[in-house]
Amino acid sequence: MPTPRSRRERPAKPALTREGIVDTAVALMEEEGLRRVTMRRLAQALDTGPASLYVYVANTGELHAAILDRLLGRADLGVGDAAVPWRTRLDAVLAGYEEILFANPALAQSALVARPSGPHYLGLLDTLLALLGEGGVPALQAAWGVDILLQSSTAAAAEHSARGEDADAARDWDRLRRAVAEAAPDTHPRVRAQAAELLSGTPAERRRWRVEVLLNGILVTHPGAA
Amino acid sequence: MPTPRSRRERPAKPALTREGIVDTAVALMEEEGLRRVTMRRLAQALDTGPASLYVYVANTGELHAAILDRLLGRADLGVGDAAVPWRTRLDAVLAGYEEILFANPALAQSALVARPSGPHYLGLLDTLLALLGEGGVPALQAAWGVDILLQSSTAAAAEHSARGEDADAARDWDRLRRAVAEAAPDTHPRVRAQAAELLSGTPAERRRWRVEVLLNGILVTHPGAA
DNA sequence: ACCTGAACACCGTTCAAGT
DNA sequence: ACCTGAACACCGTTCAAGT
Repeated sequence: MPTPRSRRERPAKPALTREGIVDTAVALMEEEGLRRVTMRRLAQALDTGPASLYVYVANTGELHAAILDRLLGRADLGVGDAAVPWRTRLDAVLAGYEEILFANPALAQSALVARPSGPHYLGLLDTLLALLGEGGVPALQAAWGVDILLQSSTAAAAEHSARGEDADAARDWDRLRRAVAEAAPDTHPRVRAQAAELLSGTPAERRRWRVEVLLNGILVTHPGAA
Repeated sequence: MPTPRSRRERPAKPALTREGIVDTAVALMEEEGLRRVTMRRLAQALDTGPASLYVYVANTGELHAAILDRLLGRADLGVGDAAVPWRTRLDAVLAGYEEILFANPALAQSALVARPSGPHYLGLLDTLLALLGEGGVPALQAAWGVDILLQSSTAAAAEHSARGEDADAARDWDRLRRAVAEAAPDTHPRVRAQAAELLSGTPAERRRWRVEVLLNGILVTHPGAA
């Protein structure tokens, strides 16, 4: 089926839509990483100029948010099997969310500043509210709790995943580890004394503890009490 | 005192040092914001070419970390007056840390990925360890707790301060608020039902609750228990 | 009315070549 | 040995001018 009235012999250039743009962005990201998903490269992949994208996407941040929402849609982060304890399921949902962000640290950085507002992100909120509700967390604590749970996971992903991918970030992290290990006893006595504890634990152990801390804190902390 | 053998009549160009570079960077940031503190502009302010900076600073991330460490040094985030309850003092230290980052959201974003490792950041770790110790938090919980406290404050600053400064980020946040407020009862029933709670609370109330949640969680959660 | 070429105003980082 | 000019390889966003 030849394109009618096409001026070039190139393959049919599909009409631009927001959906199409985001799909192409996700594909590009999976091939080359988010850092390479720039407005210019994305336009190139869509066989148009960068200016054209601004008809459908307000800016880079909004594009990133749209990408994340699309990825969340794929992941199916539902409430899970009621036979499994709610804490375990909630942990799994957060782990699924983090997994997406770990695969693309730059996306986590973006998500922290420009929160997605798409249907799948709302779905994630809904799932977390359901699980906290099931755990007997009062409505207000649950609502505020969802916020800090997601913030914590997003931050952990932004921080942690950079370690593996970005060589510069890895060096910065190593610098901190060494600074802690070699802290002077006279100026930083507690850091020195607790250096082993500060540097201990696998990422998985730290993660598990972090989620437990948040859930326990959310459960026992009544807003307005302080 | 004329510069000896100077080829130009310009004011004496001070020799480049890491200290001098970071000082100039802080000054430039306070005048124009971190976004404008680029390697090129910083070099210009130091009357040299961008390449020269790379003799003293490995990359932009390291520069940002050095800036933050310098700002922490100014802030004097000590353990405070022993007459005041430790929780109150710990809250104040975190507030001081957040205040620095709130004034420059981009710095918070950087700090999440490239943690500073300078003496003043170590000082902050030391202070937090001291306060948690004073509160009777066991050593391992304190060490891991410092990590999530700082991560949470950094993330909050990165997220929140963007709302005020960046017009784009503010719009994204508004989009999320509206999406929550208008959530469809059939697809996102809990978001709909708890929309009021999700959107409630002042930033200060949310912040206070967040710190309480973390402290309570850190106090009651034993690593390895889960 | 819709789309976009071309321009504006920048970036970080490297390295060969200078002093 | 130390420093840096100039280049490489890019950016996001806007808007006047086209169809």
